[in-house]
Amino acid sequence: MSLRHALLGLLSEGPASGYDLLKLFDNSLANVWPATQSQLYGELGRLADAGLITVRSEGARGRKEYAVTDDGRAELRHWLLNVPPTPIRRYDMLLRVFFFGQISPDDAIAYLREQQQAAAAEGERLAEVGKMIEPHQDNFTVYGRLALEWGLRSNRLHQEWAEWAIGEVKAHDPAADPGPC
Amino acid sequence: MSLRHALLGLLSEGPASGYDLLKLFDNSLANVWPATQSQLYGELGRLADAGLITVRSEGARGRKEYAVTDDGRAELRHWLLNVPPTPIRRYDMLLRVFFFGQISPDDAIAYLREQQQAAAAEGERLAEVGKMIEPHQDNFTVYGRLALEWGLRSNRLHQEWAEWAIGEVKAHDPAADPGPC
DNA sequence: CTCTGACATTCCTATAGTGACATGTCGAAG
DNA sequence: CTTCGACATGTCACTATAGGAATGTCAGAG
Repeated sequence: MSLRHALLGLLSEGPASGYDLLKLFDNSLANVWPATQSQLYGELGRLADAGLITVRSEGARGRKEYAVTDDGRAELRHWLLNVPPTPIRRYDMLLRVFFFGQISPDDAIAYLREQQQAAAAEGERLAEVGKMIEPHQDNFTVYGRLALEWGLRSNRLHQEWAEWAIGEVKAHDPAADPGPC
Repeated sequence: MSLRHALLGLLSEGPASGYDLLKLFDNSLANVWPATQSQLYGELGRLADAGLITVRSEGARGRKEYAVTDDGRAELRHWLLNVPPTPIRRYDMLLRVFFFGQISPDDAIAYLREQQQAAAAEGERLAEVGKMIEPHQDNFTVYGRLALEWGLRSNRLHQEWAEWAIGEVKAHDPAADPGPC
């Protein structure tokens, strides 16, 4: 239920409407916790029911501006400090690796190269994001930068691992793809 | 729907019952794609309905031994080579980082240290797994080792990033936790 | 004044995953 | 011969997420 706390976190920086939150989400948190509009509005309703946020005012076009309550702030704090993060468990890219025995070493190597390139592309995207957020100095960007750095490092890891794995596959089947030697 | 293909992959190495597969799963694939027994049996039924696997024999205690069909093998191959892996998007550990502004720098640093320790513990667990699989030489272990290496590297990344992030938080708020200097 | 695009919310269906529960068989130890 | 643990399959209720459809309001451009 991290969406709940993501919303509490966003609202902790100041009141906003569902629409505002959706944009904030896409601009900042989407890289670590994407959410759709339907999820977001649903969760806002539930948060309001639970008393963790309140409708502080209703504006034009049915706009409801939500603000976090003291209970909400406490809940956010509790989640931040006392709820252990859920580890990442599923990664179907690695699942595929287990079944390399079902394809030829050449195909396996091609797969790994693709992964490497995909990681490189993603790395560039993240570097762009880094440039975009450069000027701002609010809390989100200061700490968001930590998350961004994780992404960049994770990306390099991906590329280096693929490189290494290609070597391993070749070592295991020396006939495969001797490359342009 | 990776579970589907995980099962096809396992069955490609040889026929097995749901019970067998459950154990295989926990011993090899659980680290990259965990599944519960209820999911597994449900998926086996659906795979059989779709003609991707067949019940090759029924044994004692209602045991059904499944084997992959040609269609199943083709589907596995297609998934391996032509379906782009789904990127990892959600990581609530990083989501929390965005909200560090809501807690004190000291608390943030304590959080990061915990993450570092958790990663270290997980790293040791993976190293154990590595020792356990050492002797075998079947396809799964040969290629599973590639996945294991990813885990080990990912783990080191986690620790190093946490180290770095602690430094960043200190730099951003020099008053916090000057440490035993 | 009318149209368009941004603003704003709500509802719907489908799929995946979790965890507990229900049901039963068989072999071996006592 | 009984009971216990491993073997074995299945169902159920619940939650999370995805993704899209339906509905409507308001401000500003022309």
